[in-house]
Amino acid sequence: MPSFQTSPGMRDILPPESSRWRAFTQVFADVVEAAGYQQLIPPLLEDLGVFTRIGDATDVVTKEMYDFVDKGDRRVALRPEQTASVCRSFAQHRPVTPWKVFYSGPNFRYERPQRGRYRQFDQVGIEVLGVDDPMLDVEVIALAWEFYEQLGLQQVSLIVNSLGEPDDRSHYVEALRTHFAAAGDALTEQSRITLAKNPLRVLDSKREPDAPFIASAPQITDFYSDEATAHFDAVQAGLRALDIPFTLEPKLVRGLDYYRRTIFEFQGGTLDSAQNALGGGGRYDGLVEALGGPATSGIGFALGVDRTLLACDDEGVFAAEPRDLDAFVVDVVGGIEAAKLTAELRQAGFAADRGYDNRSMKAQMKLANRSNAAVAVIVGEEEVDANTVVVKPMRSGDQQTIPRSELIAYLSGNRNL
RNA sequence: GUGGUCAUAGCUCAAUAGGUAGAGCACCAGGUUGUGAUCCUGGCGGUUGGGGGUUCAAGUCCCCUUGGCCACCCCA
Repeated sequence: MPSFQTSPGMRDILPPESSRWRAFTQVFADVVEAAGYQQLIPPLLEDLGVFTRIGDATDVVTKEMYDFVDKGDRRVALRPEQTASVCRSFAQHRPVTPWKVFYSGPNFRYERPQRGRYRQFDQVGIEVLGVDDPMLDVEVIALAWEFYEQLGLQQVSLIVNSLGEPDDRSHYVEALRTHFAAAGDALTEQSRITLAKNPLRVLDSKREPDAPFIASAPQITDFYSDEATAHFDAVQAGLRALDIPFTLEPKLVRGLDYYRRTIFEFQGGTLDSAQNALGGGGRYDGLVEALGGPATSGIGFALGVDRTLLACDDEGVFAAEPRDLDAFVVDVVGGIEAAKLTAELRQAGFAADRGYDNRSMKAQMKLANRSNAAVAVIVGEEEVDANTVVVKPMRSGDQQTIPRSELIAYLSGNRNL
C-alpha cells in the first residue's frame, strides 16, 4: 500500500495523457494568438477580496473557495476561476485598451469530485477589456468555436442569451422574485433559499417540483431595453454571418453573478450528464469597476480542459501522441559509447535515448522496440574494434554497418527509415 | 454538504452456499555465446483500500474509515 495518494479531486496527469494536455493548450494558443490575444499568467493565489467581488450569491465564492490566512495574516484564496484575476490585473496595471489576453492553468474549487469535475481543474480562456462593440462578442464566441473545430469536435452546441443591461436585469430579477415568491412552499426548499439570494438562479433548478414554475416564469426577452435589444441583435446577426449555429435559450443564466448582456455556453453532445458544460462565458461590464478600476466593459470565456478532453475521447478525436524517438542506442560494451553517441545525436537534433545498467543486447533491443524509436544504433565489441556502428531500422529490420563518423550524416540522409 | 453505489496483484478481472486468493496483460529471465515486435518455458508480484467486530474459519457477514463513481447541488 502506498503511504500517500492524491487528495480528493486532485490527480496526476501521467504520460501519455500529459503530452495531450500540452498539445491541447498549444492548439488553443495558436488559435487565439492568431487573433491578437497575448498570454497573461496571473498568480494562483490572490487576495480573497478579488474573488468575493464575483458575487456573494454564487457557491463558487461562498462555499467552494480554498481560502485561508497566510503567515502574514492576509486573507487569501486559491483562484476558483481566472476572470476576476484578469480584471484585477487590468485595474492594477491599466494597460491600453483593447486589452486582449488569454490564459491557461489550474483553478481550485472545493466540491464533491466526480468524473469531469475536480477540485483542481484546468481552464483555457480569453478575456477582452475595454470594447463595447457587439462584434467583439461575435469574435470571442467565434474563437471558441474555431478552437473546437481545430480539436475536431463536431457535436458541440452553442446556446446564447442576453441578460440585458444592468437595469433590465434588475427589473427582470424583481419580476422573477415576485413570480417565484407567489409559488410559496410549492417551490423546493433549495429553490426558496436560492430565491432569497439570486432569483435568476432558480431558473437553473433541475428539481422536478420546480419545473412548472420555471416554465411559467417571466421571459427576460420582455425586459430588454432598446439598447440591449440592439446589442443582442447585432451579436446574433454576426454569428449568422459567420455561419456559427446557435440556439437562443432565454433561461440560460450562468453561475457567476457578474454577467451582463451577452452570455453563452458550449455543451458537449456526447456527455449528456450533469457535466455537459464544456465551457462558457459572457459580458461582465461591471467587474473591473468593482475591483477598483475604471468602468470598463469586458467579455470572455473559459473552457474546461478535462471536460473538453472527455468530449474528444467520446468523439474519438484529438488523440495526440507523445514524440517518438529517432534513435535508441544499444551499447553492450559498458555504456560509455552510448553516452557519447546519444550526446552526439541529441546535439545534431535527433531525439535519442539509450539503455542503462549494461543489460543484455536482447533486453536493450526490447527497450528500443518499446521506445518506438525509428532506428536502433548498436555498438558491440566488433563495432568498437572497427570504429563502426550498426544502424538497424526497427520497422524493416534491414540493418547496415557504417563508419561511426558517418552516423549523423547517414541518419540525416535517411530520415524516412 | 446530502443520498446511493463500488473498492481483489502495476492494469482488466475470477474466486461455488463464509473454509486461509487465481487468470490474462504488463514486467523480468531463459529458449543458438551479439538484435526487438510472434511463439514456448519459467519467474517476480496481493497482510483482498485501511481499522475493528462476529465466527473454529471472512475477499466473502456487521460497524467505522479512506477513496472512486452516480444523483442532488454546483459548474468547467
